[in-house]
Amino acid sequence: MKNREIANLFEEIADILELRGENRFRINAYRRSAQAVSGISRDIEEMAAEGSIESIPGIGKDLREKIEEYLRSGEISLLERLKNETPPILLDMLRIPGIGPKTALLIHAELGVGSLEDLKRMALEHRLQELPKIKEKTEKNIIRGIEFLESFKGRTPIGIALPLAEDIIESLEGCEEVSRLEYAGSLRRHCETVGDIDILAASSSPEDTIKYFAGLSLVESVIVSGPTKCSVFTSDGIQVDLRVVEEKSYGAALNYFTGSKAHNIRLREIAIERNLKLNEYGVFEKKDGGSGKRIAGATEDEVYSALGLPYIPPEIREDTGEIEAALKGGLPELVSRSDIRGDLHTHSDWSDGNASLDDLASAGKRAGLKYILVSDHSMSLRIAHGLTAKRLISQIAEIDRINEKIRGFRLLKGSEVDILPDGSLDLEDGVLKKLDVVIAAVHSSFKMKRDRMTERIISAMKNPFVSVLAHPTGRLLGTREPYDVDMDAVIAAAAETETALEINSHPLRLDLDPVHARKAAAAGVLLSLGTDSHDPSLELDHLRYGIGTARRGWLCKEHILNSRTAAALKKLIERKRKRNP
DNA sequence: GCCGTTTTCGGCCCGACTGTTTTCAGTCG
Repeated sequence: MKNREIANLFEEIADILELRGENRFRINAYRRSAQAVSGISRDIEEMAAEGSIESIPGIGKDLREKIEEYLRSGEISLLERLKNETPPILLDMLRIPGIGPKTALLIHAELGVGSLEDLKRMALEHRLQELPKIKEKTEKNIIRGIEFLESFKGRTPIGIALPLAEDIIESLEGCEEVSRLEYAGSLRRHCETVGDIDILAASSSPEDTIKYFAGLSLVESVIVSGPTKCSVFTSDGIQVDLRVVEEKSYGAALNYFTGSKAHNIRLREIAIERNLKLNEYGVFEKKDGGSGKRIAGATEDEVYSALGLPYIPPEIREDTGEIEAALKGGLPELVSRSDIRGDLHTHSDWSDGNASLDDLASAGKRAGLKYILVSDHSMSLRIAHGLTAKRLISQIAEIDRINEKIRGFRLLKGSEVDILPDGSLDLEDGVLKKLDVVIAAVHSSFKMKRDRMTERIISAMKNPFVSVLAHPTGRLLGTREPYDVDMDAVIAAAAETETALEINSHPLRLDLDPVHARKAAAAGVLLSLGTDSHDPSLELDHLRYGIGTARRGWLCKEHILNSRTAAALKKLIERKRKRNP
């Protein structure tokens, strides 16, 4: 599907037009169409073939022609022209949080910076303060913004890396010589971003396998290629390493390349204690200096077992207590997809989603879920067409009608109610009590001082009708830092008020992160998995990123709110409501 | 650039925050 590519190009056009001070409605038209194109579940190429592109809201004759031009020639001439006329540093600067077109143009015109490194250096030398309307604070924010971008530089979010790795594996399965195949590295540990993608293969002919890999259509260029290892860049600029090993070493290699480094070091220490040697080829008996007999290596199970350990799931291989737990036989039974009965955070076309309630229900049923919470935004979030109390009540009636028609599945009535800056909620208790599950979230005034933000969030959790705090820290990976909030206090308040904390499963949020999720569970707080889906046909599947995060946080089925049946879930929610009438 | 029970031109979302200013421009969602 080229939907995403086209959306990115339209965004780029909008950015450049903005820098050129074009008509803001024209700019907005490009942004809206970018959203529309990436938001639809249908393949844009298919729609082009049947001539129905203009049925997408926000796309008229002109944009249709640009889409067709791209599908035909691989580029949009308008964008090529605009790019020729625009210094790339201007676009780079727009990615810095807090810098918009005006500031970017000003800095570029007055100081002539050529790169972000340049800009950072000048900011550190306080050169930016020579400019009008820029003082110490703005300068500091710019430095902070650049450092924020740097921390993600060269890293790929799991939401892109995982599907790509799966595609590569599917392609490599076409290579006859390959007998075993998996992705390893930080991706297998379900880290939220990865530096590169590691693929491990067992093959009877490493050379042929490497040749096959280097010839895949998604390979843009080969970085290095040897007899057992090949590194390439894909057309998106992501590095993929393939390593080919013998079958008898496959488990040891998988273990080695999965990491983490800290985990591997601990394993090697355990091997030494047992007078064994562990490396990427296997577990060996130690014979006075020389390498002895191989006693394990073909599977990871075998490797762990040779070290006297049970199999340790990749998501917790971080040396944060898993070795000790394994030695004591106390490893957690981590939550898995089959434990999850419902999705507790979705949007429909009543607010900013693209699916009707009917679509949402059928997509949920197809995904094997028992229930889905419809949690459209509340009215203060105008940008997302938040629902007024009146519209929410009509939605409730509509959900009741739909539920009467379907079997074996339920739409739950809900709201993602806004937590206003003073900590009050955007809907009255009288409305909230009509809902099955209320999730509350901050969507405005992100830059509040720590104490006030913490107080604001805790005050919302105290409301008896708020069952879940959604995306508790508000971070957007690579785009927005978390709010300045005292998470320890929030976790304590969640335990005290019986409010669940969400693990928002959108791959660019993954909020809570594993560290906080683990802390919360230890404090007796339930975690709620929600996809925050705005397009159920594509995004209900994001549940897997949330599950990966939950597993990284050592969570088991019983820690997860939506591993419950709908009836058990309602009982838990009633308990909080009754406790604070 | 899109769109139309306000219909082919004239609107289009706009409130809130931040940091810089003494009244507002720029940015964000």
